[in-house]
Amino acid sequence: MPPRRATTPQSVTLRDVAKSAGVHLSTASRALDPTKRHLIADTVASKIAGIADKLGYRRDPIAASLRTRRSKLVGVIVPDIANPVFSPIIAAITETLSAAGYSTIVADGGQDRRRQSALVGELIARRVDGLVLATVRRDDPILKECLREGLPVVLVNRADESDSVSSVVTDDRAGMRLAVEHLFELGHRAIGHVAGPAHISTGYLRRQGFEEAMAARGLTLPADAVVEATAYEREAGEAAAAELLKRNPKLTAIAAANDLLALGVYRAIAAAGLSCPRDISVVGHNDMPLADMVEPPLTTIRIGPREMGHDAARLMIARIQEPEAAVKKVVLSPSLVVRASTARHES
Amino acid sequence: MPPRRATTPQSVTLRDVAKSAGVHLSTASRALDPTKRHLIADTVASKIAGIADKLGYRRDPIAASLRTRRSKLVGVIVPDIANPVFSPIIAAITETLSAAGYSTIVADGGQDRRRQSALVGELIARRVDGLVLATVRRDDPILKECLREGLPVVLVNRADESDSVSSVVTDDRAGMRLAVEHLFELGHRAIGHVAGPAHISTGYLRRQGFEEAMAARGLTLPADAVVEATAYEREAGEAAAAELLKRNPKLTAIAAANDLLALGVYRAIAAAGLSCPRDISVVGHNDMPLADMVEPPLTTIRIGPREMGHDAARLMIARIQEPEAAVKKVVLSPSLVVRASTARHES
DNA sequence: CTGAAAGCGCTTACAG
DNA sequence: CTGAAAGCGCTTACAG
Repeated sequence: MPPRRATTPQSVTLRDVAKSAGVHLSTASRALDPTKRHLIADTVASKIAGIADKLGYRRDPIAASLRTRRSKLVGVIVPDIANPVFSPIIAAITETLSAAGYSTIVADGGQDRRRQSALVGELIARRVDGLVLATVRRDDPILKECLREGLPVVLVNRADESDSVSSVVTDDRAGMRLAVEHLFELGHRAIGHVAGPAHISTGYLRRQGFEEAMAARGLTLPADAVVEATAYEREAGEAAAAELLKRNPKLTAIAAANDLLALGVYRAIAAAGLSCPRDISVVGHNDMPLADMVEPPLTTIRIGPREMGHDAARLMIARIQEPEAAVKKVVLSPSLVVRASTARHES
Repeated sequence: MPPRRATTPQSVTLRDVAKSAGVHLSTASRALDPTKRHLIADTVASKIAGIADKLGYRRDPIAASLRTRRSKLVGVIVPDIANPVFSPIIAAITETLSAAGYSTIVADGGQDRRRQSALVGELIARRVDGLVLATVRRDDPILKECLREGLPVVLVNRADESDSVSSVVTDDRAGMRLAVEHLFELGHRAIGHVAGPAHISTGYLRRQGFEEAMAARGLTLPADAVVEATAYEREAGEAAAAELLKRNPKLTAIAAANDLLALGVYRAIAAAGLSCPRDISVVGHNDMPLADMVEPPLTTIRIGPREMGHDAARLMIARIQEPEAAVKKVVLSPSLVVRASTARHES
């Protein structure tokens, strides 16, 4: 039963336009392509444009794709579309790309490697001109896959370890330094860290930043002061924080590797019969939407997601236009946003 | 400068498979199409499949699309990708669709009608097999556009007024009744409503539900007890609530048309030097992600977004498979989730 | 059960 | 500046 659209109006093709204008198909094609229009006599070109308009002609991108092997389509894969951090990043990517004539197709890659790999394959099959990835691990086989296909790739928010791919991230180490410095200045000395997964650059680097900042202040770091969450999810943050508190009853502050984890920390604090920030101060990371509306409003590190998205899109456009261009790594500076989840510690 | 991928390996086509198997192109095509495979001798078919596998053949969906005018692609347009309500809806749609072999392309339609219209045109040009819309107004010209094209459409969360399109929504009136009843039982009598935009079904129907529920309890509704927000955004909710409080200083409770508006109401309450729920109780609508983490944790109406997404996807699949099938309107039952933003009112 | 052929709607070397 | 022709990779009536 081939599902046939009963009423589909036979849409107008280039052939129709050409015939109606009394020119050859190829002339019509050129006249309607901004980059080729100069090849055609001005009067002819504008006549063709007028007729195309009148007939309601729209170029068939599928047919064009088949011929050119390009699509004016860029894929964006995020690890979790439900994570609010990605909303502004996606929005910014879409805006910039669309201004340059590219459509965006965003997909949720999830945690599963096989699913991600299948998704990439699917997008490649659909001839995307490039892929923006917010999913990669520090050492991710998917990248090799893309590079093998010769597909332009730019990484956003998370980077990989190789130097083979452009990326835009914030300075994760610096972000954690900001967090620790802030806590230190409030008088905290016993500070713990709920880390993100070590196989993701943000988890790895923020943990490094934490340890460096602690060392810089001469604070000893008990072996138990860091617990790694299994994923960037609230539940994982709660579990990790519960463990952290059990091991370190003296903790007066916790820096979390991201905001969702920080919300899990809130839970663990409450479950332990403690209160934030009275007993324990908490700093998040990312300043995701609604971070200001939770209780207590979350002190966190702002990463400029819109700028990140814009830059990623710009890198992508550059890369598509000039595939041999040098790899470019953009690192944005994070900033501290102080709200109510951190308080002075009187010892 | 046609951007050419320097290293693209000439990918293996159907022709390669056929040649390698010593059969005709068309035979290979049939053997590799599950719905046509029975036409081919079993031994031949499995030989072809084996070879396709070994060669790493992947069907080119672009070429197939051009020929069949179908794409196995479904578009999903949401009004605001940053609104957390849509995350689980999108995720559920994607899951169900993908299980049925369809890919999803999600796009942010924004508020602008022209942009939405362009987006729809773009997706149609890309030959999507159907469109799931979470953007429509009660009387939306875009629907006519889609119907004219013969494109399967299903509406999710918001419905239109005509009976020409399938949809899955929650019972918006019932939801507001739940909210008002809850407040009534807590002792509230002076209840206001921050309504959603009246041109959207949820705004319109929830307001009706509010007014009906108030009437059912014999509560008089001063003309000033409802203020309509200009959009489903926090800022708009704050502005509307500020207006509401100014006009009705005696209010002890506010039912908001959705959670984002409710968060705006929180702000307006604080700005007025009042406290929720001590002075004013607030009920939201949707139970979006993080609604439990705001302060105070939001009492709200749960709409079952995942079920909504699944149902929408199922309707879409049915419609694609059987375009003449009857229009179906699914209405899910909402439920009340009591948290801490509502409290007993002692008068 | 299999093959030969047409054609989906474009773009782009190649000629002139 | 314009035309004629080939071809992107598939699917599917039409034959046999």
